[in-house]
Amino acid sequence: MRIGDLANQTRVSVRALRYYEEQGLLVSTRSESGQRRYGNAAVDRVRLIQQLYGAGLSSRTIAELLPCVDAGVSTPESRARLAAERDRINAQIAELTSTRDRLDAIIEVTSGPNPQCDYV
Amino acid sequence: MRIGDLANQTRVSVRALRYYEEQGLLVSTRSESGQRRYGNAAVDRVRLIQQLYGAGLSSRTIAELLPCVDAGVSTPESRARLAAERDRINAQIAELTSTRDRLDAIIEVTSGPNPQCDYV
DNA sequence: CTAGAACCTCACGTTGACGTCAGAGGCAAG
DNA sequence: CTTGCCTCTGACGTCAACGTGAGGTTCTAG
Repeated sequence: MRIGDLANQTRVSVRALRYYEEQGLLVSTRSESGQRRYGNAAVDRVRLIQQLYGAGLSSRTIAELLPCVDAGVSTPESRARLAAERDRINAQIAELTSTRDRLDAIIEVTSGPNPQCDYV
Repeated sequence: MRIGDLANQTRVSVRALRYYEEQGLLVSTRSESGQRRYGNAAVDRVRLIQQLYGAGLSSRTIAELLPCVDAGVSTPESRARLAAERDRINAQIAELTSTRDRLDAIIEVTSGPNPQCDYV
């Protein structure tokens, strides 16, 4: 598939896909004329990249961890790195949960108990 | 208290505190000579700001929501805004949980079952 | 064969939350 | 009074993950 097709299937911009390749996160074969070609696996790969970005990992960190996913093997170092990221994510979940509860409390408090006070 | 004291107590840089004020998130009284002075409540205020930043809210969004926290009152609009942010955070928590599980799976897979394969 | 969509490679622009530096004034201690 | 740290206001720098435009090639439908 061509880069536009991959972009459509993943809802990721063409520019972003080229950027991923530039960062070493995504590989492509090239056609005779130099156009990028991707296999079906690229769709899942892009989704994984997006998910890791969404969890706050930098492209550098992702670039360090993806080969280990590809190889199905991890060195002690990369395993520690993976565990560290997982712990960071767990901490982030706890923080977000706390924030959500706080927001809920704010909503509750500011919503009542005197609705007629909504003059602000 | 002066801005350096507030920075120490909150572990937030002096620059960031001035930035918060610039964005309308934090207020200060000024001394005769123009130096910022803060009450003890500022510590909690800064922590709230940090928490909201940490949850991915922009300074603009925070600026819109803080007055409603201060007043203890919310308009229907701000309530909708608060609820929207809470929902976004909930979605983010779900996403992060999924990512963490995926990371855990990767760790498990790449850690075994043949330790002697750690040649990468 | 040709128009137009899709692709290529530079390379500069954008945004948010600050970092950092310059130049100048303020304040408690000795 | 002066040494040294704190604070002030600009104002430019940074960094990541792209957006955007230029200028040119390639592919595909009719």
